[in-house]
Amino acid sequence: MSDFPDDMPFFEDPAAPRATGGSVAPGGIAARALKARGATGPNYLQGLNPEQRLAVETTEGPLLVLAGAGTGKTRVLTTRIAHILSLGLAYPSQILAVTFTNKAAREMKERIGVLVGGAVEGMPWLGTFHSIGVKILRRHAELAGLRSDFTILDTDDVIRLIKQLIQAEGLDDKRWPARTFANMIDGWKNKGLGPSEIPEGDARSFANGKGRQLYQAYQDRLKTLNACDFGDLLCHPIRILRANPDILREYNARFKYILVDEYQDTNTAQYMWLRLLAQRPSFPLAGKVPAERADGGGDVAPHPAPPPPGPAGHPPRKGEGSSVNICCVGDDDQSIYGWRGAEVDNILRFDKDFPGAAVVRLERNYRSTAHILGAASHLIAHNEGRLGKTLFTEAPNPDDGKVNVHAAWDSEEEARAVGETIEQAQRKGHLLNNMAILVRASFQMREFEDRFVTLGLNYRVVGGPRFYERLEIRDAMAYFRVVAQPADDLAFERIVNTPKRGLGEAAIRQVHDYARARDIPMLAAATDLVQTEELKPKPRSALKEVVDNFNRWHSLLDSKPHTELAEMILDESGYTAMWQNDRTAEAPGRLENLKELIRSMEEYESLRSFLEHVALVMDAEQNEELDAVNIMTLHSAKGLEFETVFLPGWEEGLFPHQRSLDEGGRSGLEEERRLAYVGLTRAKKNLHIWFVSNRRIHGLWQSTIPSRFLEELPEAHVEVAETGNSYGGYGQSRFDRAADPFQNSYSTPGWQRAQANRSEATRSNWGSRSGANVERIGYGEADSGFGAGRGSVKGRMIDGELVAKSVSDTPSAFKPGDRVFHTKFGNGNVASIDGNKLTIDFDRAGQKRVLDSFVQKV
DNA sequence: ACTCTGCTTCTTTTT
DNA sequence: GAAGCAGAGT
Repeated sequence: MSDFPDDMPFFEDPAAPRATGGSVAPGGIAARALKARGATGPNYLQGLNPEQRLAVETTEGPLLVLAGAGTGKTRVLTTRIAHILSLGLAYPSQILAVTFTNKAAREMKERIGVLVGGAVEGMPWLGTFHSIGVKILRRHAELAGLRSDFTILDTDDVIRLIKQLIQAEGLDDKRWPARTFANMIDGWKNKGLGPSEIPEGDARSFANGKGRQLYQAYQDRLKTLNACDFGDLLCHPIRILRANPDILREYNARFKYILVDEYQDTNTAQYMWLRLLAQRPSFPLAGKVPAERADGGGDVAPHPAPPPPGPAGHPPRKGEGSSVNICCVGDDDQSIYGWRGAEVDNILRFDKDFPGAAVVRLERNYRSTAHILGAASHLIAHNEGRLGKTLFTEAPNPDDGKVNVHAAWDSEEEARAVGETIEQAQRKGHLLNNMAILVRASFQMREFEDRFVTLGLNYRVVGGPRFYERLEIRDAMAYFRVVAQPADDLAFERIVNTPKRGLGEAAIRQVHDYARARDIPMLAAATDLVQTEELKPKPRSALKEVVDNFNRWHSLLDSKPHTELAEMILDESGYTAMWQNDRTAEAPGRLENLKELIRSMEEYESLRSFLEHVALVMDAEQNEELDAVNIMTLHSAKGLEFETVFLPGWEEGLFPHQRSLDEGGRSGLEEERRLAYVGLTRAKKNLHIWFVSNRRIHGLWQSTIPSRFLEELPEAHVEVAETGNSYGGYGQSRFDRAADPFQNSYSTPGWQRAQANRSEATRSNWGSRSGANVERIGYGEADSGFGAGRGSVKGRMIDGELVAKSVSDTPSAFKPGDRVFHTKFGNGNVASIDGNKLTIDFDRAGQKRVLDSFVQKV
């Protein structure tokens, strides 16, 4: 089957839309004419400002769009594609549009669909770098030594594999952690380096100088497993395109227009990948299928070619084809993936890579208030080496509030206060969906979750613990993988003895060794072994059953509907039964998840296509219906916007993160600052920044000092909030006295815990700044007479707050005595009901008040 | 073979 | 504070 779907003309009547074909040189006559024409263009162009419109209509030649936060970047990208299609400049299948995240790809697809209708479906080359990489790699897998049904390993698999290799080398996997090496490999692949190309120093720095050898061994192993990792999805295509000019030419001829989102985040490998694909064919491609590809996939122009670029197109230069229609959109101020190998440099030198590039700046911000914009601009101005943009809004509103900075004693109070603010806003009629808490590191989320659970406040963790990373899902997937790809040893090893079948280390080791010795997959090895006397009778019969099962399931792969087959696999393997017999609190939830897994398979046509989807799109769709507060990391917030944004944890060591400072030095700090900038610019109307004086790191309490970023905010746009329960007026130095214990109520849990932990406060390496600050707590004279234990304090306050906010009057579906399950607290009995809030006696967690939507009857 | 316990380390961010 | 691991115990 061809991976190049049929090219579908976008318009029924190809003559109609072509009249306006062609391109516009920036500032040229055509551009001015277009401007003069104003709103008379096609209606999708209406409502664009002049810069946006220029970016949309400059279709020919290289173009860099520097789009500040909230300036309508996505709109430009999608409208540009619609424009290209409606002018008939290319077929949908001739446009390559790359994004970084699945989310961005999905959104782009949706929005193009709105503009252009069903034609989006004809855009097979809209996707993430990785998904497009797979697509290319599947077509030419054999050139990378793979079969086209190769498996894509996720990070977990990779680490397990590397661990095996390290142990096989006789190295101490404590001293040389697999995780570290996985990161190194990832780093190399981000630079497009194979085992033979890595710097000598890198190679020597790991595993007693065996780094290179180990990398090579890893690649070899991947090949025999018929698998690749995320990095390979970029590197293999690069190597294939380089080594096979004819294939490269095929793609070059195919992609008439290339669009790249978030260009500032491209790493070296992605850059090389783009450079290759963005080449123009140096001579016209004969309209023929290259000899070695008989499947028709190489035929790039099965239909009459679309019209050539109009008269204003750049004339072809001597010795090469016409110039490249590549459009990169990005914002150097939002480059936050340096740690993943992103090279801001790529965007900074765009015009050198693509000579004659036009540059359009989008600086008109449609998102945020003037105060928020002012704060963000002032902060980011502390960075050097920017391309420099000045965001402005055309609709300043004198009623807009300033950016609020709040202090809290500890992270628990922070969570409590944020929760309170959210509830207040909710009472005023604001939707929870319009609010977001953006944290620097995911461990910060917990405290908010805990708090919101006790408050009965709906929340959703975006990009959080992902569905497909859960234990039971990974196990189930491992079964499916072995059935679909019997050579998938990693999956096989994962589940041979899950549920327990009496196949211990010894037995598995034998299968493993036999497989390695013969260079065959483990399942095949097991098939051989069970016919011999090598294994003891018990493991032997257990293994035989496994082998027989897999053979049977495999034989049903094409005949049985895949959802039925999947259910059958889980049942017959005893996996479902394993959880049914499990009496722990998680078991019901896990069974529920397995059902959900089967349900989600229905959308796919086969087990194989489902597996591919999971490998790439490791995120589950969120329930948008439910009104809930959004909790996510700053990184995953990029590209989103919310009415109200909370930014907790602005403390030295956490934000900026100590590790960024240690490893990245100055540029590390600048990246953190850009992250702060991203956070600030997510907010449309209200922005609340928080910092605390005490935070628990690695389980012990540490004193912290406010982030330097706070001092970098402009006074004029910032207001230091004096909320009722907050501590400390700000005197001389705005933030230093934030945590004056003498204005505290001594009964806060944080205070008590600080007391309790005072003696054992051995400060670890959490940065000299916070370390030096330890003694500033200075509560030596306070003795420990503030009786109330943590539980009672918490209980009392919760009651007070909850009484005040029981609003729901819909009759509850629960009644006292009901047996229920809660994903966090486990099983319990309903004690009493208050609107939509339940008091439940949990078997393990004790009495808790929770929202009814968080529990289910069992 | 499996399970329990105490020890360690770790927590940046993602395809 | 949790997850992962080694070693001991069943």
